[in-house]
Amino acid sequence: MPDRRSQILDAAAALIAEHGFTSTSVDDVIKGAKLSGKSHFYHYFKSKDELGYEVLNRQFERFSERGLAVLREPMIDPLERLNLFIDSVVALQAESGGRRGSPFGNLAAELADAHEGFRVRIEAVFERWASQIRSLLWEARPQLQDDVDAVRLSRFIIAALEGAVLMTRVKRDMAMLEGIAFDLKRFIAMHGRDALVVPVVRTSE
Amino acid sequence: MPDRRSQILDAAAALIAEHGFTSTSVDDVIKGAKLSGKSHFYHYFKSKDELGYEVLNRQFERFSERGLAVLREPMIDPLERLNLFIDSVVALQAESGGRRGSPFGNLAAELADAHEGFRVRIEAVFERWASQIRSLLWEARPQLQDDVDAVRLSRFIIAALEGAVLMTRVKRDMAMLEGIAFDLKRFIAMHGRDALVVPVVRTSE
DNA sequence: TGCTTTTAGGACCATACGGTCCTAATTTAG
DNA sequence: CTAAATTAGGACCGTATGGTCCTAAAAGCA
Repeated sequence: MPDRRSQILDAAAALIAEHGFTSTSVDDVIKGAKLSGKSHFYHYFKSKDELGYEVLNRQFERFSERGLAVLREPMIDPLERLNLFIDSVVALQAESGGRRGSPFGNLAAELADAHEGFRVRIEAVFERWASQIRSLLWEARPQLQDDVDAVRLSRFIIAALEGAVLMTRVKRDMAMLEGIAFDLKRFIAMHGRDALVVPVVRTSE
Repeated sequence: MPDRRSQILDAAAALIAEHGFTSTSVDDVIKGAKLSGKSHFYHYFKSKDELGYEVLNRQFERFSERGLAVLREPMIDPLERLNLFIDSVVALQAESGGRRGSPFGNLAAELADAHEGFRVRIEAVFERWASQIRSLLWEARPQLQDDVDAVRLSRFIIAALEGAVLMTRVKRDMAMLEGIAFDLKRFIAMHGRDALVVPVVRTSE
């Protein structure tokens, strides 16, 4: 695995995070990675799509190491870890001044309809993400109410975070994300055993 | 306001909902609206962007009439209206088998970073949407706990729905959206006066 | 030394796109 | 009837894009 590959992947990741996949041309990547030309690029990747796939994989690995890692910290209370994780998502978004977000949500929204290859890969990413949250919820079982649906709750957490990141990108205002993160933490806390009353849902059916 | 304009806008809206704005070419719109050629199109719209802006406006007006309308029904209990609204979003997504979603979220994700003109218009759309939910929450004040933050809650609702729609598009599974909608309703219900205990938030700060 | 991989750089291509321009037929309104 | 608006249709243009092909200089390795 040559070093140049990483260089290309890094440059591509930065460009894609900034402008999206479609708006990032191969020539842009070549400039960003300071390659000599097209042939140089195609010496390492057989197509732009392949590049995109590898960038996506890489993003998830980084996210798993840096963001998701806290979910597995054995010395911290599980529900506390979940709060820390939510904070880390907020912090990540803050780094770009609210402009970027989870790279998965961006790609998902951009390509889910148009590009099946990406869609399935992004689906897998979300599944792996959800699975880690499910593990944590399983671990936190003793502190949670008996009827907590880990699958449903894990999906809700991810959806709320992705939606929050999207809204924040549109509004360019970190307060948006912070407020939603706050509410999300409250919602999770309400699944604890110490939350005595879970109000009845008013369904319209 | 000629009839042909509407025809073009309808065709464009359908195509954009299906493939996104960038992936919808002017020629596609021309075919979809059965125009004779480019000049015919540019007789009605001065650019593709202008077309996009008008489609966005139209989508919001429709959404306001069809989706948001229930929020203003004076004969129904406010919080019940909110649940009905959430159901309507689920139903809307179900119509396309989970493939499409709120057209705003799609456009937002696709263009918020790349196209400032769209970004500000989408921001306005979300603001108007949030404002309608805030009004409803204000109306529901007597039934809500005193410390409910209407601004924060309205944003949370929209973010959760947009995130849910996004995840559903990726997963192509309506169960995703239904589960999140269920949890969202529960979260709203927990702001009611009848919800006796609001658990303490575990913040990590 | 030789052979392979990497770097360099340019020419080229088919396709697609947004947009302009021009001419002429057809329809609509006053 | 006449002028204006609409419909029709095609030629064009500049630009960008993903991708291929080819040649040749360096670098790394046996």
